[in-house]
Amino acid sequence: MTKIEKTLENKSVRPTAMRILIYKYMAEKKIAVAMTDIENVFEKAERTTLYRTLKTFEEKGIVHQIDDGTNISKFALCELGCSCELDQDLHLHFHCSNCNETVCLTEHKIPHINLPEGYIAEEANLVLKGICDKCSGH
Amino acid sequence: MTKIEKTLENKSVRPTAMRILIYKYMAEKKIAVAMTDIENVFEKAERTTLYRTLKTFEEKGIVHQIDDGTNISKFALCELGCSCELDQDLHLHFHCSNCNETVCLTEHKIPHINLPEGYIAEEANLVLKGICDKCSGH
DNA sequence: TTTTTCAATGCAACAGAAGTGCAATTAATG
DNA sequence: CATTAATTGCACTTCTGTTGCATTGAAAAA
Repeated sequence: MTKIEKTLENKSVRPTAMRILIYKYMAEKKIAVAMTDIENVFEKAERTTLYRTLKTFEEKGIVHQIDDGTNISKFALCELGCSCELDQDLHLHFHCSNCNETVCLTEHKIPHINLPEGYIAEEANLVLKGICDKCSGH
Repeated sequence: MTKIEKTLENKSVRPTAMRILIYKYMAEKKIAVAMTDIENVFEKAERTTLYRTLKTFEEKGIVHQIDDGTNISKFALCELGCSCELDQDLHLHFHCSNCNETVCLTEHKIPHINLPEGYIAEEANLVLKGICDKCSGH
């Protein structure tokens, strides 16, 4: 049993071939992936399966969904310490308007915000847009 | 000439009947509105017109588009001091998961984030999710 | 005032993302 | 092996957003 299979089982997700492949793909790619990316890579597979796989992954805390403002949902593997399963995923994301890639800045946490009376924050989503390190050239 | 007409002209937008109505609607509603909201209110009007009106408003700095993570674009009138026309709209938004409404917290600015070497931030979007003051009951 | 011109609107069709119901297949369990 | 449940494949639908083109309407020029 591979490491990936173990990871999936630990999260009570049956390690099927499809799921292992998708997990592997996401692990290799360092950036957040969109559905279309995955579709292009796994052309033989059904779109629905891919959707449902990602949904399952998300529900089980294997990936987290990222809304980077492009109106296209992206997904990234949760890392150790990623607390998105608690609806408290506080790291921020960076979307490069040049290469159109979105990365997790896991080491950068969202600062605490003092809300007005009566507001109760449960989740936070912070996306910075601009030019990433690869595109800025240093 | 009404105040709304003047506002539109100041932003070099021709104050047509449709545009005045949409502006009025958004001014009365305090929260951010979705396309579907506007469609439901102005059933006689074409969906395309509404889209294009909002796009024009956005380009001219009359409204700003909000991505609150629901995958449905929302719009809110820019207020005095709202600098979204500079692509630097730094106030944050709150989305209530109970009533599903999104409000601008214009007085709450997004804190500065120190990015890793090579990253250049040009825009920022911060959305907090949770329970709003009306739904929390105090 | 009439004509010209251009912006605004209406209409139709399209594209892409996402979700659903159901059948077929596959894997786990007794 | 048989039963059961989960997974996947297929077809279809919905919803958001966009585009091209014809038509209308309003402002500016003749």
